[in-house]
Amino acid sequence: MNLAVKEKKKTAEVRRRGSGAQRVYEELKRDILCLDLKPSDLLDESALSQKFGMSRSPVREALIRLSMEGLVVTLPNKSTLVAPLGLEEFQSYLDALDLVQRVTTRLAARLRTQADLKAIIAREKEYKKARAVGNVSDMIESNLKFHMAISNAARNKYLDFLHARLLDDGRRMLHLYFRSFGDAVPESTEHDHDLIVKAIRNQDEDLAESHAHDHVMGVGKQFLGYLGAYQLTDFKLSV
Amino acid sequence: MNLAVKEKKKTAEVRRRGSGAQRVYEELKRDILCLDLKPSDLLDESALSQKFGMSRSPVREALIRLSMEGLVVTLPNKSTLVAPLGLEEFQSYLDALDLVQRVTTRLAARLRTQADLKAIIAREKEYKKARAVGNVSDMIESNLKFHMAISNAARNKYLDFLHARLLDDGRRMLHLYFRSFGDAVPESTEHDHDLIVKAIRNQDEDLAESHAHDHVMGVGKQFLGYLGAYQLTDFKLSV
DNA sequence: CAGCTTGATTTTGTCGACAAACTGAATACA
DNA sequence: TGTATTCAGTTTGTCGACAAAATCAAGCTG
Repeated sequence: MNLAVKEKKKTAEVRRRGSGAQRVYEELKRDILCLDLKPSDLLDESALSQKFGMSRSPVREALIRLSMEGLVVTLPNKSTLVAPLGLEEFQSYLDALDLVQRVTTRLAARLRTQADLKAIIAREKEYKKARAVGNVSDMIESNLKFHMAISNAARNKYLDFLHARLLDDGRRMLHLYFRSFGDAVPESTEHDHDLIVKAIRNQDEDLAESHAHDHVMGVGKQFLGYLGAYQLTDFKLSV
Repeated sequence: MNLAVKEKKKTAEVRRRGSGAQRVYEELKRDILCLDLKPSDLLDESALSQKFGMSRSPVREALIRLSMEGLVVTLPNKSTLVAPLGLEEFQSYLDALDLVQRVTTRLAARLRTQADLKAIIAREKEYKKARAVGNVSDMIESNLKFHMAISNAARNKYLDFLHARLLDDGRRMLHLYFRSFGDAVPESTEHDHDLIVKAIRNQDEDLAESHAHDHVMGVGKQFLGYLGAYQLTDFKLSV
């Protein structure tokens, strides 16, 4: 009895070897992407190692990985901080995202298997459910999964990687964007998703690409409008 | 006298703080990309730290960064090895590279400044010189710089990053490819480059994109032919 | 009073050590 | 003979400590 309890406690305390850096990495990444850690926030290694209850080595490893993803910026011998949001480059971002999503959606329409389709539809339903409940974080999460499910169906490792990078990069902007609506997120996104799914199901490449393009442009346009209003509220665009 | 020598020696020995990991990172990356370190080669942290004359920490940092770039693969608690060359996915790679180069070349034709043009032409000349001398490494280096100069002119940070990633990923294949010719690399590459530069100079977007496409397809086709012959020679395609 | 220097404090980069996880060979057993 | 097990030897993941570099305040000089 006592022994069993002790052992359980031990497995809870003593993390498995190698999980330390991984945990810090995932947790920090999550916090950064959902804006719990704000752009330009300072990340102190000692403070973090204390917070996570481990030495600086795994924390350091996590920060290095995050810096390679562009989510934190490391000033040598000085400090590392959460990467500033480069909203000045939003137009460039949209261009790149449009390009990649158009081609992945087209390829998905061409190559999708039945299993791919099933996965995509499942993500779509998750999104609808999250929106119905009004859970912004879940909406963003399932929205990303929806689009990644599409690029998975495109069967191109390189495009898939690029797509994932772009979606991660845009995640923080998406949080700003969705929050701007409060609890009443427009249903245009769902409508777009429906059209894309239908085109992929029917394997209509041209239509799929076209809907993907419209989707990106629609979201981008709304966000740009939002940005215009946001800038008036004295938001620090760059640091 | 003796003191001066001693001091100089000291500055040579004692690297500047922060340069350690950077040096290992750059050197390993260079060796991996030019195939001095062969795919699936084992990278031992202790051995590397001994070779570079420093502790394991900076070596470890370098390996983490390389793993985030996909140049090494880390098997947790086991070992890390040079990333295997995924030649099975060469077709996917070509598709992605074609996409990115077409759009960056098009944008470059649209947005290039005089300075951009100058930089691009300078890289082109470097390439010609390297080919004339028959220096394969320099050819690859300047070829990459040539294409990066174009995507720099496209003024899109995201596309530029994706492009750089793809070119790095393809660098090792390019080494195989160029080496297959021995000292007599075909001049089709130069011709392609000439056409691209002309189109960019004339700001003819359609032509620029078209030439970029032809260039990628041409190199891809030749490489695929080479691969066919290579596979016959019992090369381990994947590991 | 402005600007530079000095010195104390903080934070990072590097080091050496240790324990956990894996490897592989030698041994025991069916 | 073939399979499982134990026990060494590596190699990695994590730790605590220290020195270099930056930060910042106080003091000095003109």
